[in-house]
Amino acid sequence: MADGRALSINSGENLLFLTDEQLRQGIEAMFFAYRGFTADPDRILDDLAYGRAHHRAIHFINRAPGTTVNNLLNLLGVTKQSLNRVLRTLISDGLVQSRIGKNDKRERHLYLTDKGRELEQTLSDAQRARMRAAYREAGPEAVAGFRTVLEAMMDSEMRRSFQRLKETGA
Amino acid sequence: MADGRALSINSGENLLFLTDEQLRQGIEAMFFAYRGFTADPDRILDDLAYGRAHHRAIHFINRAPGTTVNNLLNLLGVTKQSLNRVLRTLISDGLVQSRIGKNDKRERHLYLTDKGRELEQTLSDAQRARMRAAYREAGPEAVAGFRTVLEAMMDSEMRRSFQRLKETGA
DNA sequence: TTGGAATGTCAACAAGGCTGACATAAACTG
DNA sequence: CAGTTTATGTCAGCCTTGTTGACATTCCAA
Repeated sequence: MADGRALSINSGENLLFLTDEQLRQGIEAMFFAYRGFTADPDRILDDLAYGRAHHRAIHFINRAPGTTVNNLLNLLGVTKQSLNRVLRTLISDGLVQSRIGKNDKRERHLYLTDKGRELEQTLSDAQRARMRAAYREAGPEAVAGFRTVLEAMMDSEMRRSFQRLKETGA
Repeated sequence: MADGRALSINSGENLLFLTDEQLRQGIEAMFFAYRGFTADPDRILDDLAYGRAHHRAIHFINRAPGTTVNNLLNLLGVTKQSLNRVLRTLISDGLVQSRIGKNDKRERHLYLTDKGRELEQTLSDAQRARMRAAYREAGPEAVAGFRTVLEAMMDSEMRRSFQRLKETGA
């Protein structure tokens, strides 16, 4: 309860004291960094009358072409109604193609069209540019630590999704 | 453009190759981790009919008691109208107190009430618990890297805000 | 003292979450 | 084969939290 509470951690040779203040700084860093993280794509999307939800859908369809709607909404952590609204506009705008499943005809498999891939490229170029600059500024050891802490912060279910995607892409 | 594009960075003794794939993994890690980061407070807020916006306001008012509305909306990066709606409910629910400025009567200075501090404590306890677990799992060197990369990812304006808050709290 | 700048409030709208209800088609099961 | 479950889509309606526009108050400087 008290603000000065500390927790000691044995970390090999070091002893790390995690005060509430240090944790709070981490929390605030996450908040401000996430704003920066989304800022560049957000600007691009604004001009196209799309939002972050469209970006997320496009990102993961590009990442896992042929994924089903169900798969995608688990990944994104939203309801099918929410996702459907976004997909409908992307399909009718010709950025995403929905193909009925070959084995299971209930399923819809999602693919980016050329136009969709083009937008994906534009968005991820912008986002990667910031990421690259940050990685560069921080250096490789910091980057390794960054990734380790982020993974530790995920819910176990998301961590599994993340791992699966890593294997796919590598 | 090609997926195999790499950028070499001279990092002391090492040579780090930042492929698009590595950057994309960082992007996805940010996405999944942020979900985890907000999940615990979100659950608490749901029961109280508050949202993330209320949490953010409460957090920063606690962090900088007596801050003005203008100050706060710069920190949060939203419009004054958006913030005002949140503040109105917090004030009428007796979590936040708004005092008219002594020197400049246009300004409102914001403070948490006892009740407000109580909720802040509950929310930040939950968020810190996850942070603490993640830090613990990752180890102190990873934590340092984590913080470094996050700072490098912020817009310069946010980085200044972040620095200012760090000095205040320490 | 008057006009502009700063600050905050109210109203209305849009995006994108959510739930509930329901339709369809396909797959599975007894 | 009949009945149930699963995957998907759609409609309606709600909430939160962004946005702009209009406006009141206060301060300050010409």
